[in-house]
Amino acid sequence: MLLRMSTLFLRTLREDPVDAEVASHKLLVRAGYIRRAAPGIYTWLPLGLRVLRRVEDIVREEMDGAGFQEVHFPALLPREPYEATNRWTDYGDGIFRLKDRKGADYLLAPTHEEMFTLLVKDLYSSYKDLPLSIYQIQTKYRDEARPRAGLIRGREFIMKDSYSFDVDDAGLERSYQAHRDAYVRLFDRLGLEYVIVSAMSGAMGGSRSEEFLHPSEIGEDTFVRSPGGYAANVEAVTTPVPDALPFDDAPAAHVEDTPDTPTIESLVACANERFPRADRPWTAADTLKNVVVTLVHPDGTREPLVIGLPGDREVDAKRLEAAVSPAEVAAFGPEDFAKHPALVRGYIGPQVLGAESDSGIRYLLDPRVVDGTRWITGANEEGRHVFDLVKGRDFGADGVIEAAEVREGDAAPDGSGPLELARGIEIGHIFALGRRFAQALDLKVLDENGKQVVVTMGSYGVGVTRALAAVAEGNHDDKGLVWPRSLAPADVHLVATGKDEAVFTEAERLAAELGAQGLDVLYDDRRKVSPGVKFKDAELIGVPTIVVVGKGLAEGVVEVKDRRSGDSEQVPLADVVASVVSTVRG
RNA sequence: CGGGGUAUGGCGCAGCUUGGUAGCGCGUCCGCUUUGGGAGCGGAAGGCCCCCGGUUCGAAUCCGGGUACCCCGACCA
Repeated sequence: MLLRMSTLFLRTLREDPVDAEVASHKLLVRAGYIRRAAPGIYTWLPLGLRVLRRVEDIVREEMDGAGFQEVHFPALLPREPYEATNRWTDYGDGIFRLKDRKGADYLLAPTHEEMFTLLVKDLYSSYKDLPLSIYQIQTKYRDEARPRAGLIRGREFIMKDSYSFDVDDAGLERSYQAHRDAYVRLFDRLGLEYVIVSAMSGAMGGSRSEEFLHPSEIGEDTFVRSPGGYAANVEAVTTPVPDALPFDDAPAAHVEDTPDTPTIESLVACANERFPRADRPWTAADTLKNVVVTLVHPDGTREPLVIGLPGDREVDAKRLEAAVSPAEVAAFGPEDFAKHPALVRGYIGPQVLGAESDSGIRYLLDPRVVDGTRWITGANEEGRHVFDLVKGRDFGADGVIEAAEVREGDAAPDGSGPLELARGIEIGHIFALGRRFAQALDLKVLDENGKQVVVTMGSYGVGVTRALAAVAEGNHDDKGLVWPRSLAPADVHLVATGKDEAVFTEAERLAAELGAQGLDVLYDDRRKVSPGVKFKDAELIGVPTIVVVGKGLAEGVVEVKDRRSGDSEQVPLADVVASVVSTVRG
């Protein structure tokens, strides 16, 4: 395959596009791979399309190699299947909806669980047909509130989604593992560094879920990892529970006046001033903070919930949401306080809380608040706090909740060391869905006893366009992109410089010979473009091997440059083809 | 949905404060020169200055109201 720069549909830009923030976005636009068509929606130019095809091919090869079969659904779908699983409403503003001329509702699919499930239901009805894994590579649409970072979060994007169908849990586990293994191979081939983290199954209501994250500062997902190999999405991190403490000799709880101390900070200052400890100052960690929120249950009912946690920690909204799912969290406003007089704003204490208490308000504790721990906390009266309130002696709770923020240095739950916080781009997600969709859409097969059983499913996604952007994000320098060989738009970028006709004659010959060896050649055959421009363009475009035919020709050599390292060598004309072929083939 | 910002040739920007022939750099086209690091000189094309309304003899500029886009946050199986 020979691409001539003189005719290639390409315009490189000297300056960064003003709307781009992250490197992959800036460079993919500058180097002429993509153009913005609308917010979060991109047009693919020839170079970009070549890279995209290579990513898709690798994904396809790994899926096919694992025995999964490719199908293709429409992107434009009717409302009914999504109605059956409640997702027509659950998705809210997150999907693009449209009507046909008769007024019937359609949507641009954000994902295809329903369609896959219905297709299998349509065709299969026996346990003998299973297990089955099928996949597609399809354009998906989500009306993101805020698209950002170019291809990384768009409103139109390409995703590979697979679905597995099994009769029992053991089968699902095997299918899940098969996908996990395929993803490992696939991301290795893409040259993408990744971390596999456990993830919360969340609203999808499954049993097991892991995310493949590409570590990157511009990633939108926060995850943790420990030196001993623990890794988890921040929502899925569990807190190691400390041992209970003895409290036989603990002083009795006592209520003290702490005027004007509605915040932890003011409380700690007041405690140190009026009730100083002999051994050390009070800190926020000595206080028990009680945060009240409103839970909105799926049926619409609202319930107050109080969460007790050490005063030096904040509630992490994402962890809280994940912990209370499928309920949603809303603010507890002044009007809510008015409805619940037991809750004194700024002075909430556990003594009046709990499902069994007079207030009936549910109270959940951070796992660190174990029996025997002593706290300064609200006395449920304006301007007063209680000291030496002992968990297990003076108060209890309705349960524990993982809602506190995770901090750098916190212990990993499996004892594998202190946690490090990092950011990542979610490039893959594997998910043991269970029977939710099969149940809702009535996908059953006859088992070997002739009984109807609900099929159990898994869903598995790879963000194809996002993975491409992640590769660009992780493979560039200040001059431009630096593609791994597996994805580059060409194997070699051949540059002819100079005005001597012999240069072009020789370059033409080289281009033809390299092509004959099966290499994809991007050939800069532009006549009136200065060498500087050609070099800059080559570096920007990022083909890993650059061959320059120019002034060395008089001595019978051409220059072979490695884009990534910048190293170059002069290679005798006669050896160039063999040398480049061996470099490219590795 | 909150906060901040921006809308002017293909791209990046100035002009707006203080109304009076719409500019600069890059890119594009023509000619000559140049050919190993985004070339030089000369010429040229290309603008509902986001939209609607108002003030004014006259609005890119002032006033009112919209809309769109970008960034931060919230949201995001």
